Amino acid sequence: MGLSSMKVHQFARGGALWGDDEYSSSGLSLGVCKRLRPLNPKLTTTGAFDLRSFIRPESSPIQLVSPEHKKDSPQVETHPGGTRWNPTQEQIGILEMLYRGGMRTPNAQQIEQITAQLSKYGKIEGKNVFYWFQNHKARERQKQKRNNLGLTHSPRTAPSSTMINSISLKPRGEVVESPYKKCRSWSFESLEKDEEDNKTLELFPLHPEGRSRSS
Amino acid sequence: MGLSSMKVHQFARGGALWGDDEYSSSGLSLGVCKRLRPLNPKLTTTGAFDLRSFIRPESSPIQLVSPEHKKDSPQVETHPGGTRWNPTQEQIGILEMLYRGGMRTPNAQQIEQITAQLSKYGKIEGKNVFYWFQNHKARERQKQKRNNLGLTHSPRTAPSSTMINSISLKPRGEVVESPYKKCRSWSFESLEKDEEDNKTLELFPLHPEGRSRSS
DNA sequence: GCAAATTAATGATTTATTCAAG
DNA sequence: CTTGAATAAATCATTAATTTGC
Repeated sequence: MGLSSMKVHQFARGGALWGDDEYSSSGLSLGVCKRLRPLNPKLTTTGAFDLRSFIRPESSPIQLVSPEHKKDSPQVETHPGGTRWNPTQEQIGILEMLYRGGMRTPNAQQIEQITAQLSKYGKIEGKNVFYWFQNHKARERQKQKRNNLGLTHSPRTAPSSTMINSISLKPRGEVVESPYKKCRSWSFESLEKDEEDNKTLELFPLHPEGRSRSS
Repeated sequence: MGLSSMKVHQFARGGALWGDDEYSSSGLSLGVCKRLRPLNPKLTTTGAFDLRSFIRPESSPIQLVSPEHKKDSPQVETHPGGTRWNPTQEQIGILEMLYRGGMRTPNAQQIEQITAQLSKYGKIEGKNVFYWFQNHKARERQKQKRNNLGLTHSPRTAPSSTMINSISLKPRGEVVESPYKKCRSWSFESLEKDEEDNKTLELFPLHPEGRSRSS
């Protein structure tokens, strides 16, 4: 309750772009005036902290990362445009297999292993694996939901029944529930010396293992 | 077309109980059975690919990461339990300042810089900064929504008027909208040699700068 | 005054929705 | 139309405030 004098009202329009201020209002806009310094030399900095160095608007249209980094598989598909992952049949097959096997949200290690395997069949990155599971899970879910609505009225909705036809619903109780520490941890991978340098800067969190569920 | 396409890493999500499906609404006894293996040695492996090595259930109750890594600020608050970030007053102050200055979703570089600054005042990581912005934005939004519902009926809501008192709302023509490529890119930071090793494994995606909105 | 019990804030994840490339 | 990519909303969980009983 200390703050909040902010009064942004939202228009909830469908668009999500955020280069602008997502919910309209607040003409504020970072990244709008291309290089207009925040003419606010007020500097209410706290100690030695300079605000302006952060609010810098977009800097410059950062080039796309140079396609050859250190990681470029030897004989991959080459991916012409290099925009988005285009999975091969083998890759999809394996992923589906894993999914059917019960994998839903692989952790970082698993993702890495999977990626390593799948990269034999074509260019792929960890994020692709990650997103694939996210999307596949979500889409199987909505597909199943549609089906359920279509042909059953009973409020039974036994969790996981109509779904994926080939899986014998396993007992798989196992909600784990061990008192894991969450323990995420991000790190920055050495930002290049030049602050304006827009090469891949890595910032990564890692990700937790289980979610304790005691309350 | 060959230009821009910034490459900033974002964050990884994930990993949780990968047991059953969706909505906890039907409260099917979560957290009851502890440690039941998914007894499903089905293995329909494709070729030389071994499914089981991936579907491994949770492996082992991963300890929390060893509190001393390489990164432990010199004279920070020490963070007793070390579970979740506990921001200091200075940190919050700076973050709010940035927020009021218009920053909403800092990119990796910005996050890194902010983190660097804030770590002077206490232990903090990049993800904390990221999450702070996410949460703060969302909560300001809902707060405002509540307010709007509460006290105005007039559909007037002149866009951008009451808001942020210290910022002269700029004309903001030029909604930029440059055709950046999305270009995320994750990388794995050398997984340790032991596959069972559950030390912090980093997996990081990066995150976009602007969302092109041409359609 | 203080600690256990309760509530309020808010950090951290997950899920749903949206955008856009192919 | 399919689906990879990205974001925002909803949710969970933990810590700090605070209340309460002694």
